[in-house]
Amino acid sequence: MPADRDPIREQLIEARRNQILDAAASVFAEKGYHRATTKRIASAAGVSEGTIYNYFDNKADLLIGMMTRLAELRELSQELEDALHSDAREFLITIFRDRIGRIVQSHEQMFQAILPEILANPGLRERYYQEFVQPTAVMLEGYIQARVQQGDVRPIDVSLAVRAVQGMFVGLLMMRILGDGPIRAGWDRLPEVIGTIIFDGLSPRDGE
Amino acid sequence: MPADRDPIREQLIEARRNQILDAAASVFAEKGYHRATTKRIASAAGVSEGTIYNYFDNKADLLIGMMTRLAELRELSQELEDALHSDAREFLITIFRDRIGRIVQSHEQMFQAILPEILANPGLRERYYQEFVQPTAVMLEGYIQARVQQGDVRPIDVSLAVRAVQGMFVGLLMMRILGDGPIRAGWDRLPEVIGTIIFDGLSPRDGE
Amino acid sequence: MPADRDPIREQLIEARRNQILDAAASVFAEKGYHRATTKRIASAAGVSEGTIYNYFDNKADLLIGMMTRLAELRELSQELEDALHSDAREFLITIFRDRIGRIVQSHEQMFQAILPEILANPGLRERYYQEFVQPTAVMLEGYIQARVQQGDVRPIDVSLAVRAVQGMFVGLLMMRILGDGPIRAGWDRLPEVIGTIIFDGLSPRDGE
Amino acid sequence: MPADRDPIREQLIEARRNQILDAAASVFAEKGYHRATTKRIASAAGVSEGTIYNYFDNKADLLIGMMTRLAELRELSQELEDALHSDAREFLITIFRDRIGRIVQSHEQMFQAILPEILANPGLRERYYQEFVQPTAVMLEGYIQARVQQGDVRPIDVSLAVRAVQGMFVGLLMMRILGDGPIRAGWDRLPEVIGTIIFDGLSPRDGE
DNA sequence: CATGAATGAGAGTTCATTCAT
DNA sequence: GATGAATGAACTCTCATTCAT
Repeated sequence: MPADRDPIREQLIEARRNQILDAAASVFAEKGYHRATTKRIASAAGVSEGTIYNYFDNKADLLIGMMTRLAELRELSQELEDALHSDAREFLITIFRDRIGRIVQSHEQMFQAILPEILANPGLRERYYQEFVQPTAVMLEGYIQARVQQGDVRPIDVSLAVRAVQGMFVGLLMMRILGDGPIRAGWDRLPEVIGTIIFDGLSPRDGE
Repeated sequence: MPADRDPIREQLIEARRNQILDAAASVFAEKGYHRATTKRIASAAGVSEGTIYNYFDNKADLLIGMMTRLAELRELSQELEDALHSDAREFLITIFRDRIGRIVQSHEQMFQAILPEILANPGLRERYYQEFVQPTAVMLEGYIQARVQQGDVRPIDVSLAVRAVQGMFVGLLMMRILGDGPIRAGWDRLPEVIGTIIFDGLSPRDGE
Repeated sequence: MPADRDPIREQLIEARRNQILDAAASVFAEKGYHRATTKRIASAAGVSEGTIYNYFDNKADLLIGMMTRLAELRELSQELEDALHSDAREFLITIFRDRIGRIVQSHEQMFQAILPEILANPGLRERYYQEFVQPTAVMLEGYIQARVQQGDVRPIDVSLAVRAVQGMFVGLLMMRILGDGPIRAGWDRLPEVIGTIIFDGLSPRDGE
Repeated sequence: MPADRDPIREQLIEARRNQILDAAASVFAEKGYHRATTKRIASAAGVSEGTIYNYFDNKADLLIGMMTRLAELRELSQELEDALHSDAREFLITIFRDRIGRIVQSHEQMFQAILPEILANPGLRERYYQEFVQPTAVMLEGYIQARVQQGDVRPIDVSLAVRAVQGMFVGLLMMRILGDGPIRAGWDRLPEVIGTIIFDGLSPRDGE
């Protein structure tokens, strides 16, 4: 009996898991989690229904698997660390352009698959909040607070301001999912616009 | 045989419909649309399962009913018309404080009930976008565009800026639903914070 | 909303439960619990599969329902109380002829349905032992012990003797289920034979 | 190409078969035949699922394999032949102490594995009855009948009496399986008690 | 109009069995 | 011979919907 550490086998297993997760994301995104049948997912993945259950405990575990994959993405980018030392505007724009925006773009299906169910399912909601939203909020709060003390950011209710910014990100994702044309078309120009709004505001400065 | 126009009967029917819709919103919000059973909704409404079907065609029709009720809310406030003639910042703050924010607060259950399903259900998604998001975007675009020409708003990609603002609103709603403490606690102070961010930006103006 | 105490409704519910339990006992007895499908039970009961679940939580609950019905049978007969005051041989013969034997005969299907699963299922096994076997053993031990002290019963290991007698009963039931011809044919004469064996033994007494 | 008669190979095959049967008996006894998965049996046997099918046609064949092994046990003891010529009481006690009782004790798992399924499965039921119960009954009937004619055994309905005795044996096995403490603790003393009951009866003889 | 028992299509899940390696 | 991933038929159970009362 070969150890679980057989690297080739492990890779095959990982590949099969991803193949199934991709299919599930596609079907979930198209029809919603509940209207997506395991039969359909299986056929989209090119495997039998039974095979799904060799890799995942149950249908809900597919969602967990997607969240885990997204969580892994977060760890990958080093850019964020560098950005932390740049000024606030650069930081935010970089976050969006190189991380959130790009991840959303390339994993849109996954977000579209997960997000509605996160909102609808109390257990998932809690988990998502604790795992993604809350830590990000705390991190941003610390960052902005420091900038406020350095005079780089206007004195403001940091906690709420951070939520407004986070909300804007999440809301833009939602509007993408809703199929809004201008957002999809202008996605690459969004970081600039967002940066301008958040840091300079819509009101023209004196002299502008 | 009383005419369909019997006003008392009509009121009774309307009351019964609302009673059922409120129960449905409560159960949908708690468990999500798909996990909510008609049996549970009926018992929450204090009627039998059969009665629901005297007032709604099917379960999905309950969602439609909720969306219709929200659409009616939109028409009610006259404040908006007045706000259109005030300056941009007042307009936005008023919109949020007196309309979106208040409606969200008092109908949170309904939003929590509808929103996930809107994201998950292609048909509903389209409908919601056409009925709510798109018109609001167009209206805001026109409004902001005019302000830009008057020099009250910085020249900017209006279309994207409007999406960013809309997104912020919808994102804040999502974060409420996710149960974020600071947002719930500071909801009343949000209009000010949002106004400051959107119009003045986070960067301190010269002299501040 | 009529109270749960509507006696007519309650009777209908009870009747439907019994109708389903009878069908289940029949199918379980014929094919064994696991090979019996809910589809088959439903059609045997003349109802739809869904209806079964309006009356029982799940398939296993059908077994529980049968055990409960058997437990109720135990309470019904007053004869046992009277028998307690007769002499030991009469007592045993009466128990078998008027209770065990008769119940087995008229509810054989139920026993055949339950028994194998009781042996196979640890949870049910424990429950059946605690609920039926153990109390009977304790009761018999007390009874026989008293007879021993009165000199009506030979000094003997009461605990084991009681088990041997109980075992004989349960074993005869098993042999009925196995389809043994002589037992089925001679069921009515069994009490006498058992009585003779247990009290007089096979060895002829002196002078016989 | 080694002949099928290669004795070493045959021994290996036999050993592997027994290894699998033991594992199967253990899992069947613990969870019941139907709840026992081939995966679990394989892991208990330390082989892969596929290997099971190199030695047995299918899952049911494992039960047949166990019955065959028990049937082989029957042939092994010569003691029985000797016992046939001793007196009836010695015969019975010997049968129990040296055969049934001992076999049950050392192969309890196997009985626990098989018995419930024998009761539940019509095909197995028939087979077990024809192969074990019926022949034993016939043999005992002949034996007891002879003793009756010699005056060693009280005139009685031999057929039913034999069933009662057989039933007692089988019933005691069942009560072991049910987990009864006194039976397990007093198993070694059971032959004496059974002998006393069956031959002398519970009623004290004159003078005792 | 109100009721709620009955329905049955359809879902998720299990697991004995196969077979390419 | 041994392996264990893949299979898919078959099962239990759910629940929106209907309709006789």
